[in-house]
Amino acid sequence: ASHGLLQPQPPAQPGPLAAEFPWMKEKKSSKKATQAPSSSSSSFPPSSSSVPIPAAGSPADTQGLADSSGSRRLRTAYTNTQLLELEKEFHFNKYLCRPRRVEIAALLDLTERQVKVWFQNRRMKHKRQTQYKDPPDGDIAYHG
Amino acid sequence: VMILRSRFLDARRKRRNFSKQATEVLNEYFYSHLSNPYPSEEAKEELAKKGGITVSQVSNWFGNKRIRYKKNMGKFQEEANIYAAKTAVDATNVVAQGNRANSPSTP
DNA sequence: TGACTATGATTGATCGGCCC
DNA sequence: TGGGCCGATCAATCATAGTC
Repeated sequence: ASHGLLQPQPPAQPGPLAAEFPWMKEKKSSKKATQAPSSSSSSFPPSSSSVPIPAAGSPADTQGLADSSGSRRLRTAYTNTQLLELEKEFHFNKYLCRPRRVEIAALLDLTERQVKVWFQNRRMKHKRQTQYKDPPDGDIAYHG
Repeated sequence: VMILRSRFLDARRKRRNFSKQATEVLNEYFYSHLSNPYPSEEAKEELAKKGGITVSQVSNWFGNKRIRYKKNMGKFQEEANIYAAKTAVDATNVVAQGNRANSPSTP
């Protein structure tokens, strides 16, 4: 897949429609564990009208692991029990050591990766919440 | 009962739409940088200040806007034209993202 | 008043860069 | 070279606000 630097037709004028810039295309979908594309058809033609129906594959995967065909990640809905345990653990340790991570993953039936990512995201959230003094219960005056 | 969705930490309740001023500022930036609608931290801060919202809200707005825009560009066509005419700063040559300058209209 | 749409926030998961 | 972390982002989803 040669994507290098493609030159998106700049809008230039308020013509029929704005151009398609790189960011408007797919991104985080296939990168790791990607088997050889075997010279598949190149990028979809710029011909509009046809909506790229996201043929939803069968998420038979119980763990939400991305298969080798660049399937889109599917958002796993953690159960309250899992979230509660994770929060509890986070309260004690903001960072997990490997052994503990293995323990928790097994206990909550999650993968180590999921536990790791959860803590990563949780730390970011914690940072956001403590970064700005005002708690989220402030009533900002709105004028207009 | 599968009401497992009972988020004990739902803060997204009681949200308010942004003021017209905020929406205006955000859209102006978005459409005048349509080739690369990724404001820098500094730009986000300025947008937040101008719109009277937080930097996080600016980030949320851009995240939602980008996704929703590319998901259905046609739906935003009209809006795009409106703001395109409103702002002259097109980014026909925005090469790298290292663009430090913000304020779209600097005299 | 209820159905439907618009929109801000949350969050599981990924990407690239950095460090060790 | 491999693994973890950070910061930013994506993308799906939630829940409410607004429109008809």
